[in-house]
Amino acid sequence: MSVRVRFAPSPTGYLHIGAARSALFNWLYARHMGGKFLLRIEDTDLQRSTDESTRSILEGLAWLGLDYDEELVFQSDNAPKHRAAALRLIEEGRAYRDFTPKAERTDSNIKQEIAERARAHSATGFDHRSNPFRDLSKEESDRRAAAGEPFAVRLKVPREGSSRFTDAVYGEQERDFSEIEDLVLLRSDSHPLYNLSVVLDDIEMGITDVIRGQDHLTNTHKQVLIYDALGARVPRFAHLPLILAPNKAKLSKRKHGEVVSLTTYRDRGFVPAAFRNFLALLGWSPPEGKEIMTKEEMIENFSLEAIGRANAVFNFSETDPRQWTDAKAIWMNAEYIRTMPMQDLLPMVRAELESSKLWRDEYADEKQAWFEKTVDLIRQRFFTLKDFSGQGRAYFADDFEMDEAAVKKNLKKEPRLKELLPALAERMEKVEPFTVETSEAALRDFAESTGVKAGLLINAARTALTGQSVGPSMFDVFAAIGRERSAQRLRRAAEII
RNA sequence: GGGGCAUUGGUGUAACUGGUUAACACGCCGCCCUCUCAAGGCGGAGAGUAGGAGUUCAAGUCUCCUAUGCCCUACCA
Repeated sequence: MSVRVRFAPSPTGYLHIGAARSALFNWLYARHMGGKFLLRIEDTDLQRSTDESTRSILEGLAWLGLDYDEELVFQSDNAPKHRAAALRLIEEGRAYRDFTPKAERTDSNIKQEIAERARAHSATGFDHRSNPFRDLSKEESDRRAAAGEPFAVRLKVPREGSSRFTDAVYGEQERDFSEIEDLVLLRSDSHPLYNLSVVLDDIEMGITDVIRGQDHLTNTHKQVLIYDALGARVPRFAHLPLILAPNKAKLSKRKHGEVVSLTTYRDRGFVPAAFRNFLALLGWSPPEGKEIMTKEEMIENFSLEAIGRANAVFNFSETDPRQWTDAKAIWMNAEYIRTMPMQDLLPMVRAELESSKLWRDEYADEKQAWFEKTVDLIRQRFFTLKDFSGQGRAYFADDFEMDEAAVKKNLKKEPRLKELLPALAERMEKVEPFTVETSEAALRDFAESTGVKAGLLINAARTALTGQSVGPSMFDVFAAIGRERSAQRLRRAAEII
């Protein structure tokens, strides 16, 4: 039977990087096995689900290059079926109606409330399995239901024995039934609950392998119970270690902000392939330690067996803007930018320039050769696509900022530059043709004849032409900026000394 | 309170069924290159594998205890 996996996010906000990684692993597994990767939007939480969130999830997956097969499934569409299944379970005696009035929860410190309840129960010797309605006669139950009394539907968890399954990552899992409460399948307002819905949808979608976050590991036992009650075949499970914040705390939007959102990486100039590659390394270690991988290599090498069990820390600093996200992610992006095929990079640079109003149609036309050469030149020391419009602005526009420190260090420190720069400009204007070699020869010649070090002029020129103290080899810059604009900028720099 | 899972340098990971000085990547430091900054090359610091006990000729690898973290314990997903 061919593999069918799914990614099932709930549309309650942006796409979290942890969820994105789950999607990636599912996708890799499906592609590796020659199976299908399906997408299901778990929008059963009507209050919190939004269309905007669904859109952003779809966008995020597309950005990462994770294409899904078949029709997109919306869980809410299946609610009637889920309800019917729960009711059927009552008929079969595998579930029962619980007429206990619904307890109101404050929702704020729900975790604490649950823990306290459990503590109280264990102190009084109360058994959570002693639900008085579990053994209510069928007739009595039907009668009260017919009379319109509201009820929740609970699964009848067997009294004796234990639930077990083998997790592809975590190994053998066992949990005694005594630790599992008769879980609610259907709320008293007839709204189907998560555990029921996932199972039913996974069955209907023919899911063979469930790959998801480790936070569902203990829930899986409940789901196995539901599969059994339904008489359905239990899929293979593979739980993924979690991605944690630097202090090993849970990574959350409220506490950690935009670093956890996938769209942040798109907006801040990440190359999709680079981020995908980085994400793949969180929890999975490719064979032979080859970390930089093309999409094809990743698919080829992927296996559930090579996934680790310990949670990974997403390392970033909340105070240092240079370490706003994991250093390895930044390195990976730079690595991709400077080594990826130009044909793949060019459209991304174009998009970046367009969005910052630096794009000119001639770059795709008569100046295409110049454009490609320039991008190839400056990509070497860029970290994100944003750098093409930021640090790289001087190559595409005449209005660029002069870095104060650079001006001080390379221009103002030597007063003689006020005269030297215009003279150099004049000298450069005579160079024909104006190339890397000829500009270098001219500058060095000029330095010698005026008795100053070439380095002084080179560094001054760098700041004059680009506004910065760092950048590519200066003669490449001269050639890229061109003779006239170079001369112009040398003179303009002299004015501010 | 109960239960599950995890724990290898700062971070991500490796180390076949226990077997030489615990490996790789990122980060950090230094040198080389050099017009700057990167890249690249070379080298270095940094863990004795959470702590403790045990099994063994031999343990990161097996057992137990403790600690810590995460998750579950909901008519949330």
